[in-house]
Amino acid sequence: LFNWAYARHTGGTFVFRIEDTDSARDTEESYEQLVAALRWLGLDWDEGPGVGGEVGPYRQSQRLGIYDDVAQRLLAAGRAYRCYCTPEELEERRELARREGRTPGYDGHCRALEQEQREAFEAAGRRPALRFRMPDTGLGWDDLVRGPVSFAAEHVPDYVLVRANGEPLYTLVNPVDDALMAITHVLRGEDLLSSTPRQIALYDALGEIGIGTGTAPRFGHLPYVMGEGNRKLSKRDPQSSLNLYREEGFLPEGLLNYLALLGWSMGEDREFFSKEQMAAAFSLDRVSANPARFDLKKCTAINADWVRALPADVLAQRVAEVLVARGVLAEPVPADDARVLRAAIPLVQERMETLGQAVGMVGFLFADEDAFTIDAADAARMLAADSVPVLTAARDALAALVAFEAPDIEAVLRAALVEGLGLKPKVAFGSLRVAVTGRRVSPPLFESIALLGRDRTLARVEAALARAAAA
RNA sequence: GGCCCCAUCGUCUAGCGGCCCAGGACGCCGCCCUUUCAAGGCGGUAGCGCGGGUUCGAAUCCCGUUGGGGCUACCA
Repeated sequence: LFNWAYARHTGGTFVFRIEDTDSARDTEESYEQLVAALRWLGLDWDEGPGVGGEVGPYRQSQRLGIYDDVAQRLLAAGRAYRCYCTPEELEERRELARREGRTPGYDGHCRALEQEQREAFEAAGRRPALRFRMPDTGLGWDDLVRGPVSFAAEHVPDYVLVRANGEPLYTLVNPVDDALMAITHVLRGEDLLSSTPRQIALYDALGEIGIGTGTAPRFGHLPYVMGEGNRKLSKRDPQSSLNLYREEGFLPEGLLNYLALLGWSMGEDREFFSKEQMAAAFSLDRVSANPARFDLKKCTAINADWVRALPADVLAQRVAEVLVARGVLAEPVPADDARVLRAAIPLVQERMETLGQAVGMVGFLFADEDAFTIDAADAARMLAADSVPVLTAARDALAALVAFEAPDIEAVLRAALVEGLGLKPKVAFGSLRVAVTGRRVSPPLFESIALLGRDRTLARVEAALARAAAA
């Protein structure tokens, strides 16, 4: 989101690249989900999967030949070397270093192997990994969100670029592609902060062998979004699953708006804005460096603002999709149902925080009479024996009504129940509401009755009457 | 353990030396409106972690400390 906003604000090119070099983890399904998620959010890219570009392909799993070539050249230039240490040996030496209080990184064991030592390892059946030879100078950069950051050389050990089985690692391919794709700005998570110095060193080596300019992009390290228990929200965390919010009926506009608030602020106490407004106002100096906790309540509140801001027609369409997905409406939506839904939207728009809540609010309008259910607790409370006179009077009044419209319905019900029976409005309409909508909380009663129609309303009142009389 | 990052209400934040005995939003609590629930209106609750400096003056600058987080893979 922040990369998108920065590119859009500055008129730059937003490049979307898939870093899927870990064949054990990356699947076609996860790739498709990623693309679908960004599309749903409305984050469009100028170069990348689906749209192409001059320096593609944009999936690293399709660029393996490039990395292989670069690796050979780094080896030939002496900027990388073959490392024959086994994972077990490495782990053992790391553990030892830790116990002795030394820095546990790679100890340079294979840095200066003689030809015959290599041959001996090869003869013993060992396959080497390719390891980058770090310079012995400290490395620093001016971070776009944190300012100057630096690491001393002894804390940035040599690291593996290519696995022993020949698969390139993120540590190699990320800088290679940034160089090849002429990336100028990178906004990424703070977790990559400590791998930045080694990447900067690699850019330098790449420049030396003729790949890119030798100058690293500008980096900005974004704050984390924290989840439960104040831990970094991981990609695999249910809380960070976009699909979950989508299914709950969060709007992409709302989710994006809330996400933007986590680590960025527009200033002027403005919290409600579209992604276009965000892009217009975006600036890196308003990006915060401290981690933010994901707050579902606030996220929901922002989403509710968006639900209310949507034109009724648009909202009706989106609610219809949810109702279909939940099996409340048939697919395609019958014309009558669509008409009723469209008429019901103004009644529930300001009551809804998420689209999913529409199911409980307007579901009673679409339930067949045999599928119509009344909340048990509400029924026990509002459809007791003492509600018989109210329901009887309401039934008679509605049955006699000529024009079945909300204002008339209200007029006759007030006359019959409030004036006729001398009840307080709160008491008079409570039982009727439960009888007709199935709940104690519902959209405005008279409008609901009008939408439901005389026949279905009377059938429900009759059913409630029978239930109350039996109670 | 080592290294790095971070530090204002419960949460997200505004604040970039005097406009701040700290503003907004979410949440929470009252009241109003009201056929329920919302929405809306009004009001309230609550914060600069601590200790040293610098300065006429510090939430804002510096140092230390404490606390939180991350990294420390032949994952990304």
